[in-house]
Amino acid sequence: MGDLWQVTLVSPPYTVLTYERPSHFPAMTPGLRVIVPLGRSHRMGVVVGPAREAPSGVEIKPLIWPLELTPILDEDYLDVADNLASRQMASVGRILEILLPRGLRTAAVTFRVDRHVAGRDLPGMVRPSELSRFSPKDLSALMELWLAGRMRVRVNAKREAEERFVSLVSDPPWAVRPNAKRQLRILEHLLDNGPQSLFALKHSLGEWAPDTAAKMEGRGLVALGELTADRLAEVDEGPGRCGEAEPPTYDLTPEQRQTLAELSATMDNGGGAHLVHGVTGSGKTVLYLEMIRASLERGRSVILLAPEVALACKLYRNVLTHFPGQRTIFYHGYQSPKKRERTFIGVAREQGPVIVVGTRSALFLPVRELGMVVMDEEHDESFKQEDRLAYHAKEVAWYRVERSGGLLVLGSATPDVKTFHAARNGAIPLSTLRERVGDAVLPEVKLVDIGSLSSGQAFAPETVKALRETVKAGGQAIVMLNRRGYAPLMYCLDCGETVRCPECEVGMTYHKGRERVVCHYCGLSYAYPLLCPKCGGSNYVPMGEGTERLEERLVEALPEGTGILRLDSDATRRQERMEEILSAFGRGEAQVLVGTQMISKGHHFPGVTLVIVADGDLGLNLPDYRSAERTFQLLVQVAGRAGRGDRPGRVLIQTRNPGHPIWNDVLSGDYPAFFEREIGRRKLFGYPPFSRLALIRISYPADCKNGPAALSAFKRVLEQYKGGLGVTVLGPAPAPLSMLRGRRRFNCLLKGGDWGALRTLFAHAAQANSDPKQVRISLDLDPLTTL
DNA sequence: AGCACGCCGACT
DNA sequence: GTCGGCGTGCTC
Repeated sequence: MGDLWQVTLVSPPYTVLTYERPSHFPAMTPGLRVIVPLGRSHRMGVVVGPAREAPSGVEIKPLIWPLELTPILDEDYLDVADNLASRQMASVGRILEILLPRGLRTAAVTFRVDRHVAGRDLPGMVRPSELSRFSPKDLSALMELWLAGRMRVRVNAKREAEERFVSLVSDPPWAVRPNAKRQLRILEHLLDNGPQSLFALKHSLGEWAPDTAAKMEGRGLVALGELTADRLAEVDEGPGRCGEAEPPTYDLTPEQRQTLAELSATMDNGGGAHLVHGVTGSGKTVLYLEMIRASLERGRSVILLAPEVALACKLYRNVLTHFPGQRTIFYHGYQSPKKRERTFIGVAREQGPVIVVGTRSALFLPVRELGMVVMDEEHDESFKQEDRLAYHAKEVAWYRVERSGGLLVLGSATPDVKTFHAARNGAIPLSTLRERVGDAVLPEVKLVDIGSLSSGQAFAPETVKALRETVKAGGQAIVMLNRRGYAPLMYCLDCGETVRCPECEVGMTYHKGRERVVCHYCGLSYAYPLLCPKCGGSNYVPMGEGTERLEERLVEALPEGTGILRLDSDATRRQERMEEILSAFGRGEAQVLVGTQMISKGHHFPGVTLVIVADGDLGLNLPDYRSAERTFQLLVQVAGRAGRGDRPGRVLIQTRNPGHPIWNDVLSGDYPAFFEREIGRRKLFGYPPFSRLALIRISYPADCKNGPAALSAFKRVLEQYKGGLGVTVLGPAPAPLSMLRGRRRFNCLLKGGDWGALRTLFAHAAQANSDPKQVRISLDLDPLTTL
């Protein structure tokens, strides 16, 4: 009998099982992907190590076939997966399933044997199921071919076809028959969820979806193939479509030189995290580039992370111009599985140092010899993934550089309060950039009291005046409103009801361009105009403001012919639109850009001299411990878009609450002052960083009979164990959005000294779930929002 | 995830 | 009566 190995399955049941290495098999290393038999079928698994003894009571089966000559994954990678698994209380197999591109974790493969050598008795194509029936002699012969590289792995054609991405080619209304239900469902689904693979479409809509989508491609309703963003990024040279790359600057300011020296010191002192707090426009990108150079000189790879694709793309351009000839890789979660698969293998097979630029998922590329990770805009919430696998890129990056002795650069104008606290305590080094580069100065920020504004007006006279002046002077303006759509409420004049989502019990937002009312929480939408379900009337009045309506108001308020662009997730549903809008505005093709917080993120528009915040109070008074931090960050970031060129900028923030203490700090842009006040408040109430916070989310279908009983069972268990673990429990109480997608929701906030206690308490509660089919309970450690 | 088993509805 | 839907259960 051959030796025994532990294999973790990367598909259900995700367990670690023991298999025998058959005699024809080559030597094995952890990380090797293999096909294993399971029941009457077969799976892909990853070898984790030798098994000391055989488990009792089961028949040990032999491994079927390896999927690579040398493992793509090394022990470092498995260790990161292991770490994530223990933090998530999930199995390693489940984690690997999420981290690996689809083509690298499917067992639906065919081995193609080289035509020239496949003998008469050996077939040209072999499936895993056939391999288990081969004679030992044939298996040995085949293995010789495999080891000689004359046998290739290919993902099955049907699987492969489902990897293709479907995307919209035009905005609504679409040219389809109104009763073409399936086609409309696909179009609506794509509008709500963005481009996605046929595979994903099949899963969310049904078996019919791929066929219907293929037919729709023929009629020009959708596009099938690689994502446009991929194609953009594949153009490695030529004029940048991701915005202009900043020209190489070698004239560093004294502040920049100082920071560079400090970063180098951390790098050479065994690495670790280092916070760079630099005001907007202080030239952090140049520092990243210089540090990349330093890392490459030491023969070590670099991962450069930005919070979103457009920003990552801009950084990528910078890297390309700075390091011509260097192996650089662009990677993000919206690339097609096929492209991600190619990149993944490419990175694993790379011998020398590489530069990876991307969004948070790039952190899971199997980069070896990792010398540095840079997280630009480190405070940004998109570095935390919430769905499927909950992780914060900062924690993973921290873990990775700690293992490799690398440097983690955290850069921001408005750092995360927790990060800044660590820096203030001396736990991590801090470098500060107080001035903008070149002749640019920080903009002047002013409040505009809109308390007396009538409900039909969105802008104060002062705001309109500033906009007109800016446009007249040939400058550019940005108008931010953190609420998309036309109007957040539709009010029925006949009976006084507002349109509400039946699944979530919240108001539905009117989207004029889409001719629909949409629930922003679950995505459910109705065609508009519609009849009031209560009185049958159709006299709806839109109430409140969204970006779409704001755009309309700007058209009215500004001189005819003023170019106005809108940037929000509705305007950018089609993948390429965001780049188009951003670069059109960057080229000065429009004078006003109106949008949601999307426009606040790190973009560099030298022509912008005026920034308007249409509603500065939005989000300020939410019952969430981080609402002040979030508002400060958002406002300072958007203010930072003004005056980045040679002309000074100004910022007008409209508010109904000019007396609020936060404005002092926002007006002066004084982060340390904001921090001192905020950290005092956190200490007083025992919020992070003075405690560990976790949110338990409990939900059950609105019609579930034993839901309330399950809820009180959880409550009992939490009360029973909390004292012993030193955890404070608030709730469970109905969530602020007490109904979502037809499910009743409850939140329970846990506050404790360490993560372990919070996990343990959750484990006790989860164990007490008597009806896991209906009642869902989940844990969110360090939640972004406690709402 | 696959594949088998098992229990209900609508058809040659 | 059978065919076939998909709920449930198991996999070294």
